[in-house]
Formats: sequence, C-alpha cells, structure tokens
Amino acid sequence: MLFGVPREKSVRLSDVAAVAGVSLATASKALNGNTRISEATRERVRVAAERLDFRPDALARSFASGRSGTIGVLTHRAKNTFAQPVAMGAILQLGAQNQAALVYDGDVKESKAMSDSLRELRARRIDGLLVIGDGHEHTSPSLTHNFDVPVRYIFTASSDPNDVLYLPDNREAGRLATQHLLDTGNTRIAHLGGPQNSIAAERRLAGMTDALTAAGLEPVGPITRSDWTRVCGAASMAELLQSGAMFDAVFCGNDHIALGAMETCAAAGVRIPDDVALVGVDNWEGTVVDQDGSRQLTSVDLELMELGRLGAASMAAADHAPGEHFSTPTLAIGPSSRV
Amino acid sequence: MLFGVPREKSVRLSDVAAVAGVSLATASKALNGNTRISEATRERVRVAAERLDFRPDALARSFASGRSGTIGVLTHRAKNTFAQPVAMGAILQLGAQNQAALVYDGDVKESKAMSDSLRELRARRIDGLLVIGDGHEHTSPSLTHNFDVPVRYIFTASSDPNDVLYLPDNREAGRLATQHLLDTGNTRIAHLGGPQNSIAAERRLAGMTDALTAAGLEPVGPITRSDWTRVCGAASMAELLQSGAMFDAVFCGNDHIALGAMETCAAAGVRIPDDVALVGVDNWEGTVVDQDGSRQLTSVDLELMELGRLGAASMAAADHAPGEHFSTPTLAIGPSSRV
DNA sequence: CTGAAAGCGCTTACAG
DNA sequence: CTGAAAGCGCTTACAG
Repeated sequence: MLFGVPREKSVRLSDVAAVAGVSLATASKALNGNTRISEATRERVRVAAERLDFRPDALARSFASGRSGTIGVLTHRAKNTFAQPVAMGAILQLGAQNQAALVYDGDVKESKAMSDSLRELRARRIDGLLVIGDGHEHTSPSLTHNFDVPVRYIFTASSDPNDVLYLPDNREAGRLATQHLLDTGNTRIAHLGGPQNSIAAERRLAGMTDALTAAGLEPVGPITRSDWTRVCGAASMAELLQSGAMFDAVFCGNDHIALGAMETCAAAGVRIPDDVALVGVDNWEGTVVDQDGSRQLTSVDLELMELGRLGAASMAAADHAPGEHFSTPTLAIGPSSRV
Repeated sequence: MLFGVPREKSVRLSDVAAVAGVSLATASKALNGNTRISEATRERVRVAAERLDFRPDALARSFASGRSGTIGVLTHRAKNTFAQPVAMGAILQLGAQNQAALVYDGDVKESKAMSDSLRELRARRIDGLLVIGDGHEHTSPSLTHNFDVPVRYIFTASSDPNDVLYLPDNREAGRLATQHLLDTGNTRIAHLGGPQNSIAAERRLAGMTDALTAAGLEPVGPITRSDWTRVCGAASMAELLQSGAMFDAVFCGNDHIALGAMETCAAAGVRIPDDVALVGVDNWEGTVVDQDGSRQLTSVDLELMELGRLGAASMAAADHAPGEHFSTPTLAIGPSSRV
C-alpha cells in the first residue's frame, strides 16, 4: 500500500452533496463550474469534496455526459522510424490531458479494416480523432465528415484542404540550417537536395532560399537531387565538387546525405568544417550520434515528438484553424559547422 | 463519406430486442453469450443485430458493467531509446484488443505524482495496469495491491517477487549468439561483457555459458567488463588481443561493444569475420545498420516491441503465473560472422 | 430458458 | 441561484 491509495468503496457525489448540505444537482454544477452557482455554495461543495477525497466515477460521468474521455488514434505504420516518436508524443500528451488513446494501427487506405475501426470508434463515442501518418508525402483520406468530434491529421497530408494538419516545418528547417551557416560566416552556400518530387525536399530548399534571399544571396553551384541515402549523398557531393563551384558551406537535405558528403570530402582532402561547413536535417540519434556518444554532425531537428504533442494538445484547445500547423525545428550544433 | 459510416442516431439494444421479438434482457444475454439462452433465440437476436448493424454503446456498457475497456499504462521514461518500442508495442496490442490506453509518463518513484495518477486510474475504473520501465536494471515499486485488476510489469523489475514480469530474455540472447558462433564452425569463443553489476550483462554471459557447456566448451580468454560503449568495447578487445588467448570468435555484450571491437581489430589487422567472428546484442537500427542501409554486424534482437505486445496481451489471456516471462530473441545475421 | 425491474452514478433541461 | 426528476443505454440479480 506504498502510495496509500485506499481500496474502500469510493465516495459518491451524493455523499458530497449531503455533507455540503445541497442537492445532488447543485453539487454537480458546483464542481463542474459551468452553471450559475453562488460562490459561497460552490466553495462549500468544494470543501466537502476535498474533505471526502471525492473522485467522480469516470464511467458514470461519461455515460451521463456522452463524453468518453477517449481519443481515437489511427496510425499508418506506427512502428516506422519517424512515425513512432510522433505517435508516442501524441499519446503521452493525451495522457497528460487525462485522455485515453484507442489506437488502431494499419493501412489507412484499406477501407475494409478502416471502416471497421471507424465503427468501433463511434461506438466508443470518442471525443476526437487523431490520424497519424508517416510523413508529409503520405496522404490520408479525409475522415473529418465521418465524425462530429474534432479530427486532426498529424504527419500526413489529407484529401480535404479544410482539414487541420500538423506537420514538421520543413521550410523553417531549411531556413534555420542556412541561417546558421550564414551566421557562422559562410556566404557561398550550396545544396545537396532530396528527391525531386518530395514535398519535404522542396520545402527544405525553399527555406534555404528564404534565408539566402534575405541576405541578398543565392545558392551556389548546381542543386543536386538524390534519394535520401548516404550513397547518393556521396555522389551528389562529388558532382558538386566536380562542377567547379566555389562554396564554403553545404546545406544537405538530410543527415544521410550529409554523411555521404563527408565521406566524399574526406576522400577529396576537403576538411570539415575548415574548408566546408555541413548541416543536415533529422538529428536522428542513430544517424548523427557516433557510437561512442559523440555528435558528428550539425543537424536540424524537426521535433517529431513535439509535433505529435502539439497535434494532440490542439484537441483540447479551441484551435480549429484549418490548414497546416507546425512544430518548430531546432538546431543541434556539431563539429561539421563552425561556431 | 468515403467509408460509408452513417451519421444517423445509432440503433439501441431495445431496437434489436423489438425486431427479434424478445425482451431487452434476453437480447443482452444473447449477444453477450454468457448466460443460458436457447440457440434459436440467440440466433434470432444475432440476425436482428446484424440486420440493424447494432453496435452497443460502449459508454452505457461500461457504466453498467463496471468495465471501462481502458488499461492504465505507467511508463517510466517512454521517450528513452529502448523504452519507446516496448511502450509502443504494448499500446498497439491494446488497440488490437479494443482497449484504450491511458498513459501516464513520469518517474514511477515520485510518489506524489504517482499517487495522483493512481487515483485517476481508479476513478477511471481501469481494467488493468501496465507498468513499463526502461530495462531490467530498473525496479518499479509494486502497485499490484493497489488494484483489484491485473497488473503487469514490463521491461522492469518490481519490488514484489509475486508480480508478473515481462522481460527481454537476455540469457537466451547470449545462448543464441553463442550457438550461432558454434554452428558456423567456431570453437574458441571469447566474451566482451557489459558492466559487472548489470543483470542484463550477467544473463547474457550466463546464456553464453549455457551454449558452451552444452558443447563441452568453455569461454576463451579473460571475460572483460566495460560500460556498454564503443570506446570501452575497443579497449576490451585490445585487452583480449593482448592476453594472448587464441580465439576465433567473440560474443560481445552489445552492439556498441562489438563496433568498438571491430575498430580495434581493423587497427590490428585482424580480419572480420575471417580471423574473428563477432556477434552483438540489440540490433538497433541506428547502431547496426550503416547509413547506406547495409547491415554491418550480426546481432541478437531482443524483440522489444514484441515484449510490450506480450505483456499487453497477457491481460486478456488468463495467464497469471507470477515471475518472469520473456519475449524470444531473434538472430539477425550480418557480415561480422560466417554463414 | 425468458422477462420485468432495478440500478450503475452521474448530468442536464426544466421548473421554481 | 437551487432542486426534483428524468434520463443516458446498457447489465444483472431475481423471479417465474
């Protein structure tokens, strides 16, 4: 009984009402604070509740009010590297709001299973729905009109432009990375980009351009394209070196590309950060931190847990603005850039 | 309305009863299957329910039955590298069982906050409790006696030997790694161990001994100790080489140690796996997979997601055996061992 | 095997 | 501002 939680039958609201000398209805209103109740009465009820250590039975309350205290969570592939922290952040935030999470993992596009899940969620009378994808390239079918409770789309696009989306701020990530390079004295900045058709890659580049433009500059050298891998990053850097462009820094589309670039630089005798400064994106522990625990790269963190957290928190707040909302990226400075 | 979920007011059990021509009570029993009901009646009710697409209101059901369909989850530090997949596995399994998860993250030892969380969980009338830690070295205070619903301890020890624990099978991990080395033709196997006082390290070594003993062998060379880092792993390997022991394989306490050992081998001109085969433990993506996506190490996977899944599933099953239960480690073969 | 009735513990119009 | 009463939609003894 370490935490002293008593196991006796719990106090009911009627007990509180009796002690406070008011009716059940009044006690309920006093505690829930919404209706007009004299401050004196309210206080009397509060004191009684406190003294009896009253905790309203959540089941009864839910049944009577129609609010379940449960949020439905539809994850696309919650196990995925990037989706997992987003989902975790959301679920932890729900807990902090005293909301339970009913999580169905699956392919949001398999309409059979999906349809079943939706039925179950309605039967559960969820207070809200979180649709969590595994990146901005992923589009979820809009479920908003299937529910009369708030629906949020996190780490995914949706098929309906009026939906409320929570996404990592890739543009700001690009801006932040580039601004850091500018702030540390670089003026000739190149870019090793992600895939041509990737929204994330486009936005990171757009953010870079934002920062450069504000400084009256332009990207240096060819904007290379690659999938997000180290091997391609190495090739991209080789291409950049070969182009003959003069540059003192490179904003890399992600950390893998940056690591590939480092390899090419090492082979070419280009010193980092003395000759060329490098910044990546993702700040993924396994990628960016060496096995001895030392950081090997400056990287922008998209704050994915925070992203999930924000999306979940937005159900409680009355923030219904449609469109895109962002978590704020942060900069993690390592030895690949000057200070 | 992509998934065709109707928004009209839902069918109640009384509607089903009316259609089936039975009483409300009979309809309830027929659907819930527990009481003695004639098969004919049961079928009639089923058909009616099916036809009306009846879904019982979970809130009413909970209120009437006292079962919330919600499981409390107390995580120690759910963000931690190893704790996260365990928690995620558990939560996904709960969802698959149609159980919501009310997750409170915090320090299980801060009795103030803990006491609050426990109150809330009781008020919620949870059907069970999952206490999730961040490793076997972590001990949770036993909460079992604070609840009259099942409590499971996952990825943590507990202060009460009668509790039900779900843990990674470190001993089997050691056995599996060693057996793999034996199976691929090695006979002189050394060990680079984790910290002296670590339960995980002890058990991995015990498992190694199991396998060797079964083969009529003994560990070769000094059993080195280190924290789990790459730097220490490198030092341990140096110590092993210097000892003059003749060995053809090394079971490393974890992947970091194995990677450190690889460095030392490379520097000493020892070829892997030709001269020495290496196996690690953890199979952590960021550690064991190179940034180009290629695996660089043979490693035992402790199956942490599966661990969480098993713990959560055990609430549904009537498996109340006290003591330790395990997830089964698997072997992921890479280029550091022969095939 | 079946049904009438009580009851789970709150919230919420409604009347005063 | 306060209270009596209905009601949320099921489940579960209990009686038949």
